[in-house]
Amino acid sequence: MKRSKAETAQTRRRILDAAAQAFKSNGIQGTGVAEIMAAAGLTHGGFYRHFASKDQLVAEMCAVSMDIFVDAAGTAAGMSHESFLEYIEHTLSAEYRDDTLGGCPLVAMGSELVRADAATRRAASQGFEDIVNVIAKWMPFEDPSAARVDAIFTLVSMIGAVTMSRIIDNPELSNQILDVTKKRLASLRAKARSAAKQHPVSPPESSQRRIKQRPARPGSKIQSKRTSAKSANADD
Amino acid sequence: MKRSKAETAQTRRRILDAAAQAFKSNGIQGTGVAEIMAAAGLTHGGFYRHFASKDQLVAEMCAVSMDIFVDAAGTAAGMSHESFLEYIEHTLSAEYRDDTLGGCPLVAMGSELVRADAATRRAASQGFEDIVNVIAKWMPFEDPSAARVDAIFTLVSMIGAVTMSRIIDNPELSNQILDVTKKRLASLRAKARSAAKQHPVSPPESSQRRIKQRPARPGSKIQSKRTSAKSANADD
DNA sequence: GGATTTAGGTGATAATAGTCATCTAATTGG
DNA sequence: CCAATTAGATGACTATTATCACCTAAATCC
Repeated sequence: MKRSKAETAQTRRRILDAAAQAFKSNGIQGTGVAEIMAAAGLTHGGFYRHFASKDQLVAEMCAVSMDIFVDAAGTAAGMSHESFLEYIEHTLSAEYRDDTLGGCPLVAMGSELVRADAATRRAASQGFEDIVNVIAKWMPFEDPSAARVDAIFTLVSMIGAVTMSRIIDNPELSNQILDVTKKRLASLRAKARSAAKQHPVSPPESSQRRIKQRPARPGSKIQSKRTSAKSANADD
Repeated sequence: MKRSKAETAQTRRRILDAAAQAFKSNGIQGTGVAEIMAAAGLTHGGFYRHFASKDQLVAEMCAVSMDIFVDAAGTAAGMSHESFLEYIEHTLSAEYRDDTLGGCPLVAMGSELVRADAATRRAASQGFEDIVNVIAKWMPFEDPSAARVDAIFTLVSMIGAVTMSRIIDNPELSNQILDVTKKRLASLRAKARSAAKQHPVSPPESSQRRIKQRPARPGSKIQSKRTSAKSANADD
């Protein structure tokens, strides 16, 4: 039977949340539409009242899931070295590694996203950009492009580290991967900080950018303004 | 009809190679047994004369494919800074990113390997260890565990970078990811080298370890001696 | 060289996949 | 308050899936 508008929106959201969990823990190809609907407390038939296809669900799930992740990072993001350490400490922790339901979609379904359709890759790419911009706020460079460079490297290292730590069946090595990455990234930022101290710089606000911008609700279309990635190389 | 022993072994190898290519380009769950057999020039029925299940094929494919990758890295691995630069230059190149058929299984199917069975994860873990040991040969530390730390960080960063560069739909950003990672890893090793120069050290041969050791042919059982990963933290 | 073994083809199995038609009851628009 | 709309359930349809039984012809073993 028909449901109220509020209920419908709630249901749609419930499907998206169930999809996010299922996709992250069982993979995209490993999760059926019926399974997701059941997890949302529904039967399989009603699915197509909310989404035109599984692919569309995947794309929207990716957008929503990335947004959640970006927001979480964004609220944690201060300027301080300590808040940065807290962030990598959290993201590169054993608990985070073992939490296969939550966490970043780029980690949980990275190699599947490579083969995803255009809308899904767009959402994933936008999410990546967004996280880079959040992390760049931590990087104490006068030059925004230098901060961006360090942010990109920090993010890809974290993604690689968590992914590998989940694969490795030797707990000691798995832990060591997280440990090593934590320490190296911490010292990377510390180095940037001490360099910044020697050349007293303009307030770090200057390196602030758009943190996240996506149409408040992708509805049934995922489209985000393409952000032209400046290929700025600030390096040694 | 029955085939000669040599032919049978050749066929088995052909299936493994076809599986490697198919899994890398379409994912594990995205590739059917029939599809692999067809790519090997066979029909689907004969599959179970060679492998007990798809899972077993996946595990062996992972072992073989990792071995190939490790061997390729191993022959390239000299002590010189230049050969290290060549290696990351190659692995973090646009051509390597766009070659979805070849390359490292950890990149091509990373998030799927997380959910793979024990034998497959074992093969992947062993492969990871092997590559770490190859890369560690490049790291000019007196302390083997320090070399290992840098090798681990280098490897996970590369894996994360190539994976993400394959997802990102913005070519400029995708290239920048590779670029940034290349430069940061090069300077990481350069720093280690200059540090090593200041404290003249014992010959780097001392940091050499077992490069790769797996039963020459896993046959129908993947088992590799577990290498206890020393959780050595040589860091700043 | 005859008996046995077996690689691989053919075909069938049962399960699961994504998608859609149809029905219903209730909400919404007027 | 009646008519039009529609959220969701039921059930079906078609592909595709992993797996296996069976057959055949050739290689291997004694």
